[in-house]
Amino acid sequence: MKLTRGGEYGIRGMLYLAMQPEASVTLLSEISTAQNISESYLAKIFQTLTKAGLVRSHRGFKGGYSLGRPADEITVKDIIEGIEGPIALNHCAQKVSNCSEEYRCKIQNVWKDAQDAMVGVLDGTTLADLVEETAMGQS
Amino acid sequence: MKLTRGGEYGIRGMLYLAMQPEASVTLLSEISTAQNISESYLAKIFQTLTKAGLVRSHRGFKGGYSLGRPADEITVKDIIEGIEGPIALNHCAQKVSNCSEEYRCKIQNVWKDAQDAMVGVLDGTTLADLVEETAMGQS
DNA sequence: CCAAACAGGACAAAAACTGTCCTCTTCGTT
DNA sequence: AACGAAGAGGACAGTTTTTGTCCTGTTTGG
Repeated sequence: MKLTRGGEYGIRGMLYLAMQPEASVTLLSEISTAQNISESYLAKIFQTLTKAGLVRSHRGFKGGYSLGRPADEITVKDIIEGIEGPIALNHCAQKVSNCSEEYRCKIQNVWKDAQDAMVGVLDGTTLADLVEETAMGQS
Repeated sequence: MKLTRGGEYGIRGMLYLAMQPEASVTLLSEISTAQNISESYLAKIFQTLTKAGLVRSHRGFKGGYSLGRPADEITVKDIIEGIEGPIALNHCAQKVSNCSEEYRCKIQNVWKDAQDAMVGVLDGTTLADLVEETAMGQS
């Protein structure tokens, strides 16, 4: 019932990207240093984020990473699911539930409702929101 | 970001108890058979539930388990936390957060909000609700 | 006193998480 | 064209968590 460290790293890394000047490319080593995250592990996470299209990678000399979409079109839910896969509080709450038809599990609705409530928050918060929040806190 | 199988077993087991005649004592073996759960594993879970006061154990001959409180005073959240410990989406969302003061994490609020939304649902649903739901479904 | 039934600890297999390392590919610079 | 910076990707390993099993002890009604 908790976010993995990988998921947290991904969000922190992407938030760092979102705070950089637009259209800039940032070194992975800079991100890992700034966020105090193991570089080799963060590399793995960013590879996953790249495949999910949330981040754009630039290989070779002067390479690095930039956001794959505008910051206000990337939600916290996007990032978590990009790294950890679809959110499912338990198997009963999955999109394609494997609860047998005959066994109409009474608890199923609770998982669905709880999950929807949580996902609603995560999907309603974008990287842009988080950056803005920071700016407001500083003013 | 998901419920453990142990948590699910605990809820299914307690829901079974809640559907028994009031003040009756039910054999662990009956619960495990009815719910198709390994008896020795379920034993461990019920030991935990007993220590949490959610279930009352009756040792010795003619022993078994009964609910520790009325079914309408036991929430799904109670059971999950009884088995898995306090719900914390991540360390930032814990009661006593270990996020350092200086590092005012912008994401902290998101975890808090998402967790509160989820826990709200789990804490708003009692075993009695689930039993009732079943009865309504059958009518 | 006996046998049923829970309590609790030790142990272990499996899975997931967290991380490292090495090689390959890409690409700007010179 | 060659070099070196930097991401891609696979293999591997340590740790933790989960998911159990098993054995011995303790309680208690009959």
